[in-house]
Amino acid sequence: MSEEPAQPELAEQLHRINHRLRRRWGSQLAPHGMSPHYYRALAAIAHSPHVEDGGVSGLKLRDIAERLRIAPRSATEVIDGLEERGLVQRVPHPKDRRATLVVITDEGRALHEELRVERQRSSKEFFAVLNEADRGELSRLLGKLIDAHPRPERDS
Amino acid sequence: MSEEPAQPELAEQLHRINHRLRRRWGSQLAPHGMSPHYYRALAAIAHSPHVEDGGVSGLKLRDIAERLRIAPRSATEVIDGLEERGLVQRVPHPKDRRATLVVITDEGRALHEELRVERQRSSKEFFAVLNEADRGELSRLLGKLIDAHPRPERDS
DNA sequence: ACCTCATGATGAGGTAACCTCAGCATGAAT
DNA sequence: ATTCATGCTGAGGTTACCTCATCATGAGGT
Repeated sequence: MSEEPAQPELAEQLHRINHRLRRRWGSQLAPHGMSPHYYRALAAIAHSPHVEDGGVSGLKLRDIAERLRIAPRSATEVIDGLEERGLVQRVPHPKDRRATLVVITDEGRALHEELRVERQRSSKEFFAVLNEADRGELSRLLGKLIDAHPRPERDS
Repeated sequence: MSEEPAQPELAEQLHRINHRLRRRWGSQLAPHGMSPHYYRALAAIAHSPHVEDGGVSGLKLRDIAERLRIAPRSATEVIDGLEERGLVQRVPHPKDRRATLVVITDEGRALHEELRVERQRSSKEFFAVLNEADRGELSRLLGKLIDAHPRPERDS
């Protein structure tokens, strides 16, 4: 009969793909002592904007939390990890003495670059079963879903 | 320019959608004292096959672990949770005295049915921005990806 | 100057969902 | 009988989150 294509199927498919993608990316990161979580944080910091009139580029802990969609307290933890590995550094915010600015170190920049390339390669491989047109289509559909669902705006 | 559509984008989109879907489904389950994790386990047991010549339907802990793609030890934990809530019951396996069969209770069956319907509704809503054709297309693309990537076969 | 309220980071402490490893019972095969 | 495989679970660990309380600083009044 096939009356309904059944949306739970879609949710399930999404779940499975994502699971595999994560697992895969995770084990590729492992040899570098990284996890997807830390990579995302590092990437956010690598792309941090200049602080106005501050002469540095970096993000406040608060900003990092927002970008990663986690609680501020949790950002403290990820940054602790990255700092221990010498990939980022906490410096006093030049314009707000309450805040801490997290800036990337040379080592951090180098690792990020290496991993970015690796990710590029790996993703290309992962999505290789889809041709150019299919990939575009997939991206379009996912984009539609993302747009349709307002980011949950981490609490009030 | 737009030389490359950049696959990491796709991975990122997948990640975001899945994140929202999970969060959403999680908060819908919360009032019922459930989580996506427990729901998946409950569903697996609800759809368990008959044991050959055993007169019962159920799954061994081992089978549950496989379906959920988690370690056997972790299955023990989920089942502990479901059993505490009276949704499933451990009974001795009729054909293998080593094994435990997990069977669903009437209460478990009722809750599963309720949640299944809820999920149906919720998913339909979530994917409503896509029309029939788009949903089919999305499913097709995801299916291709799933087929292309052999399940990581939980360790050796 | 002082008070109040908001904002930023962090300590303390908690939870969920995983993991490995060891141990014990049982089953299957030589 | 012995050996090896299979099934479950105790013990104990990790990761990625969370809330709540605390303390410093900032911003806006009065």
